[in-house]
This record gives sequence, C-alpha cells and structure tokens, in this order.
Amino acid sequence: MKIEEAIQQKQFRSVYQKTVVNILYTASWLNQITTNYLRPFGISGEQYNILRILRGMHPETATVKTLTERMLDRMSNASRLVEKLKQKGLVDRQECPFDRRRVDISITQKGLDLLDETAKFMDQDYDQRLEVLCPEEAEELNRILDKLRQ
Amino acid sequence: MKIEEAIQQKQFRSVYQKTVVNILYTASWLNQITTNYLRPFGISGEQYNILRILRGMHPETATVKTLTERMLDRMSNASRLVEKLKQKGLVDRQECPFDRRRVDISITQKGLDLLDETAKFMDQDYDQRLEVLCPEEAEELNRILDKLRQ
DNA sequence: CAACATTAAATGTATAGACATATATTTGTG
DNA sequence: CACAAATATATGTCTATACATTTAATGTTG
Repeated sequence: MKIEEAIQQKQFRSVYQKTVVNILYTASWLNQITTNYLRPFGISGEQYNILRILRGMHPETATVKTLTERMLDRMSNASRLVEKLKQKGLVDRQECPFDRRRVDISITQKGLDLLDETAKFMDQDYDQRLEVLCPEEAEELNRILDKLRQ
Repeated sequence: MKIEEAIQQKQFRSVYQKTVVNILYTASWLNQITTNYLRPFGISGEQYNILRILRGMHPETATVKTLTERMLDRMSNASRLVEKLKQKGLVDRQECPFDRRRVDISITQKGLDLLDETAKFMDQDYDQRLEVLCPEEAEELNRILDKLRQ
C-alpha cells in the first residue's frame, strides 16, 4: 500500500519528506509485527534484540556498553532491560574480574531456548513477508538506507 | 555508514533480515534527529506529527479517530497527546454538535506559528541531509517500502 | 421503542523511552 | 601517590507506548 493511502496524506512537501515518513511508518509496521510475535513469550522487542546480540557474541560476554552500542534504539536503557531479562532467567550478570565497574552479561540456556522457540514462527513468517521483494530490491533498499545515513 | 558497521553485526541470517534491521535502525536515527530539533519547542515527535496532521486538515477539524488513523505510530494514545497539546494552547477541542461521542480537534494559531518556527530550521536541514540521495533514489526507496508493506 | 451491539473517546496500569544525574571505579597527570 | 578526569553502570523522573477496560453516545434489530 502506498504511503499516501496508508496515512491518508495526499501530498508531501517533497519526495524527501515522503521518504522520511515512509521509513518511519514502515518501521512502526515492522515493530508491530515483531511485538505480536513476541507477546506469547513475554518479552519486548528491545529485550529480544538484546538476547539476539548476546547470542551473536556467545559464549563471549557483553557489557552494558557493548549492548548500548549495538542496539537499534540507542537511547534505550540497556541496564534496566538487562535487569528485566535477568529476572526472567534469560541472561546472567557477573562482575567483571579485572574492571569492577563493568558487568559481564551472557545469555543463559533458557535464553537460547527462547530464541529458538521464537524463530520457529517468526523467522519463517518474516522471510515469507519480505519475499514480496526480490533479493535485488532488498539489497537496493539496504544500499539507499545506508547512503541516506551517511 | 553500512548497517553492518553501524550496529557492529558482521552477518545476518538473510538479506531480508538485514533489511528489517536497516529500516528499524534508520527510523531510530531519523527519530533522533527530529527529537533534537523539537526539544527547544517542548513537544515530542508524535505531538509534532499530530500538529502537522491538523495543519493539513485546517480549517477542517479532526477527531481522535482520524488522528489515530493518520499517525505514524498507531498505537499511541492520540487522546492523551491531544490533551498535552491543549494544555500548551496548540490545539482546541470542541464537542461535536451532531455526535456527542466525538470531539472536534483543530490547530490554533499558536500551533500554526509553532510549526512555522520549527520549519525554519528543520525542513531545510532535513532536505539538505536527504539530498545525499538523488530524487530517483528517494522514489525508489518509497517504491520498495510501499511494496514491502503490501 | 427496548435491548443489545457498536462506536468514540478517555482512563488505568504496566512497561519502555529519553535524558539528566549519581555512584563507583579506573586512568592519567603533576 | 594525590587528585582530577574519564569511564561504566545504575537510578530518578517525566513522558510515551501498549493494551485492556470503562464510560457515554449512537446504531440496529426484533
């Protein structure tokens, strides 16, 4: 659906303005899909994101700083999100032995299992949805977005 | 900057997965720019968005429902955001004469002035930033995003 | 027109986000 | 080594978001 219809706005100040709106709207659309998938698992989108970052580094550990740098939404409070995940037993926190300011964070087996469970439904559905684009279009999208942020 | 560097993730499950991450990351990047511009004016991004929708309809009025439909982030609470804007004198609310469930919302002169003020800095800067893309690239981005959401 | 369903907006509540500030630790410098 | 600067994390506070529920008004149907 064209963005003009989606938000019922007939014209934009410029094609660039439309592009901004389109990116924001599409991101919100994607977030909603993710949120719906994660609801049964009791974690939020950014908590999920942190788990995936931790899995990517496993068995190495991350610090709060590392997580903040890699999160999609940098202004989120990684520290508090990690606390939430710990309460659910999905991550472990350990004082860093050589720098006591730091905290080493790692994903637990329970966290890894949860990611596997979510993937069963979500990855497949996401790929299916995104396959309305051919790989070349997806690459082109990536290229233009990367260029935009330069 | 390539998304791989931006979030320090070397590889993705698929090009589609990378595209999802790229859209979300870029949206967060854009939101941050907007937020920085709006801070001196004391309104949030979604409050700004509502003001622009109302300006687009002016002098016609909107209902809470209309706003919800046109907002970029549909799950926001338009009702409460309108209340915030009213407290700042940027919008007016009036009971709809022929359907007392509805509330007619309109932007005030103060609201219009605020939008003009923000535009002085923001529109120019946004266009400048986005002009790293040629109009064809912006159009292509819009086309692919629209297709993705189909 | 009574009863029930639907719609519009507001509100309750819990979580998350933005941003400043605080606390603890380590690093760097005279 | 003393002390200021820098770093890592946590916390305080206010706003926003997500979603369910409530309240009030309007529509619909027997």
